[in-house]
Amino acid sequence: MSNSQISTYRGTETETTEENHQSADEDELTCPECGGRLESDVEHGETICAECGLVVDEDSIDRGPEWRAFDSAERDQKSRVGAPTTNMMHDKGLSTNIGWQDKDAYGNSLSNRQRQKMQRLRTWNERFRTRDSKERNLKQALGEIDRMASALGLPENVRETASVIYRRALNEDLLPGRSIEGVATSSLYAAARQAGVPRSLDEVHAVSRIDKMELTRTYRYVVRELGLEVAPADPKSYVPRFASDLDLSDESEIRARELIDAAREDGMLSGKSPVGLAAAAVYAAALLTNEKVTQSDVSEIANISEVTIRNRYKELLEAEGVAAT
DNA sequence: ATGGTTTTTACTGCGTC
DNA sequence: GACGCGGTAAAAACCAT
Repeated sequence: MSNSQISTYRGTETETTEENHQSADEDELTCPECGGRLESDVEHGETICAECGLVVDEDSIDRGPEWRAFDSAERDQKSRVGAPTTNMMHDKGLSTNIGWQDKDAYGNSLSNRQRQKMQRLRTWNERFRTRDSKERNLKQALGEIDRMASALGLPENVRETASVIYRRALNEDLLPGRSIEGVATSSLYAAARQAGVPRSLDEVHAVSRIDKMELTRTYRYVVRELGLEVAPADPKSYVPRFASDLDLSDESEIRARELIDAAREDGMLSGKSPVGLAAAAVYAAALLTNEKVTQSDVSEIANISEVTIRNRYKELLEAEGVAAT
């Protein structure tokens, strides 16, 4: 009786008048000071008098979870209740295994029909479990892709394509014999190139956790097996990044593009590294627009040797000279 | 595995600030 | 004298055969 009454009183102050004096006589729910009704303030861990505000009890322990859930899905996610896990199994031992002994819980042998049933169940359970292991594999790979992509400053859509490529690789069973890291990195590298915001192999390698040889090997393999069409990187696609890294004006950026176009006309792109050409074009353009950039600056930004820049940019100016006449 | 091509490394000489 | 630039030769890396 008293419980339900208190709960109805709780909340509004105007209702708390003389009545609560009598309802609170037998238990400790009255304020020692004024005899008023007590309220528990869960947020502060205190019990206070609703009448006079006296703090009767403080530092009470909240035995609830420290997290809050706003729907059941979130509750499932955040709850940490369950069996202990082990890292020794791909699924941390959380999935179901069906015994092989063909005995029931009392140790009795199963009937023929039951045995067949259990066999079918094992088959399906195994299928779902391996699917799960693929999911986990994917999750780890996607995490890696995300990490590397943000380290390289690649936009969302590139990560998307990279994930798609990785999924395809996974579905086509390209993973066995190759590391998750390697395939993930290759996917990202390919995706960046396809999206027209290429990062050089060196740059990608720098943020990955595998060595370069493995990366090139895996990359080739993935591209070949998946039949990805990755056009040779367009030197122009490196220009904006280099230009902005060097704080160059838009004008010189445009000049750089023109230089590359002129070079393409001359057919001097074949076999040369696109990065080197882009670097040279940026350098040449900066020179033409009287902005101060040294060869070593460019070489550092583009990770290309100064010699290559010199060679390329010499050729660039020739090509442009021919085109201009 | 090999040979041809491209890039890098290392070094040198020249002119300018 | 340090710096930026241009050139060269040899080594290394890369690629297709």
